[in-house]
Amino acid sequence: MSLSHVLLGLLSDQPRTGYELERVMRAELDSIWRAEYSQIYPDLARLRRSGFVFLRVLGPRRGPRRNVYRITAAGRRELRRWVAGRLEAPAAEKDPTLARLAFLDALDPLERMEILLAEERRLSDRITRLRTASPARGFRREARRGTVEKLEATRRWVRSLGQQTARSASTPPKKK
Amino acid sequence: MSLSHVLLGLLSDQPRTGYELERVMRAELDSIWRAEYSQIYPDLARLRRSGFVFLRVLGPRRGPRRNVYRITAAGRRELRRWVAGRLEAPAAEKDPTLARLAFLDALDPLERMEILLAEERRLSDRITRLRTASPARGFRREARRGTVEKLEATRRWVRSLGQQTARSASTPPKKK
DNA sequence: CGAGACTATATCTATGTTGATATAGTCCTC
DNA sequence: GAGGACTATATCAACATAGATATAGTCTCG
Repeated sequence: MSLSHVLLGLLSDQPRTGYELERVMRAELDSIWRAEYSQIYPDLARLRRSGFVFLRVLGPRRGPRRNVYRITAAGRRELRRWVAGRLEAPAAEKDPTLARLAFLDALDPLERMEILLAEERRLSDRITRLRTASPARGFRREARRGTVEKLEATRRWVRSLGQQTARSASTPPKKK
Repeated sequence: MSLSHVLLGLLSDQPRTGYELERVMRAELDSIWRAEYSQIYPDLARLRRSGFVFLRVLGPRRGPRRNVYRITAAGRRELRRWVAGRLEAPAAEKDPTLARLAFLDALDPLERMEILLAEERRLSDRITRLRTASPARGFRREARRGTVEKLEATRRWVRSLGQQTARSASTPPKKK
């Protein structure tokens, strides 16, 4: 269960509210991990029951009352266990983009080129957005660099597929 | 919902049973998409209700009776819509490895090196396994190449982190 | 002072996903 | 012919995730 650990990781910086956690995840961990409030709030409650965080209710600075969560010593221990990789299931990785393109045979060659170009644009957009996003610190910054490099690898791959496709479309399609 | 479409994609080759679908996913789409039987069987039933596949029950060749699913014309249309990217939510991507390493600050510098080396080994193993796995055809083969390139990008990233870490561990740690 | 943006928490429903377990026939090997 | 590996389907419970919606106070700007 990575979400709980990601939350612990973010709380190890400083205490935060559920709302802030969502914002930081979106800002600093995009394409690595994110979650909806509907997952964050119950998860914080669970972390609290496990004694990994504790809650302090503050009067509102702005808006409603603020439930500020703070990590405990046990929480830090748990975080370290996770980071050290001594827990953690294999966590089946999935890639919707690669999954879709794996079935590109389903389209006729003319359409393929179009899809590949669209995909390349989409990847470029994501890369630019990541690069221009608000900077993070320490290993969180490095992790974002890792994401960018992954996306660039995928973009190179898409591009090479596009070139192959273009070649096979221009040469007379010799029926095999 | 990608699983249904992946199943349609695999059925667009040839009719298969749920069992075979699981095997092919594991063999050809590892690290791209996979699912347990408990997800595949209900999903096939749903695809059937939607008219995207139909079912033929065969006597057992070996083992129990075989429920062989075959894609319909409507199923192929749906597959093409998906591949062309005209459906599809943004599908939040997640990366458990990057997520964990983003919080490497939680460990003391001595431990970091160890974790990074372990991670690099793990990535190398996965890459070798993918490369030596049974070959796929067409774009499915390309997709696997794409996976390998993503993993290699991550491995390069881990390696560069390791070098940084080594440098900062050997130089006298000037407290900032 | 009213509109709209922002901060916040909370909850519901539906769907996706994992892991475990039950059942059972067939084939191979010793 | 007994045991074990393999083929197959099926279902359960638990948990993860997405998306939508309700509520409400505060701040800013005109």
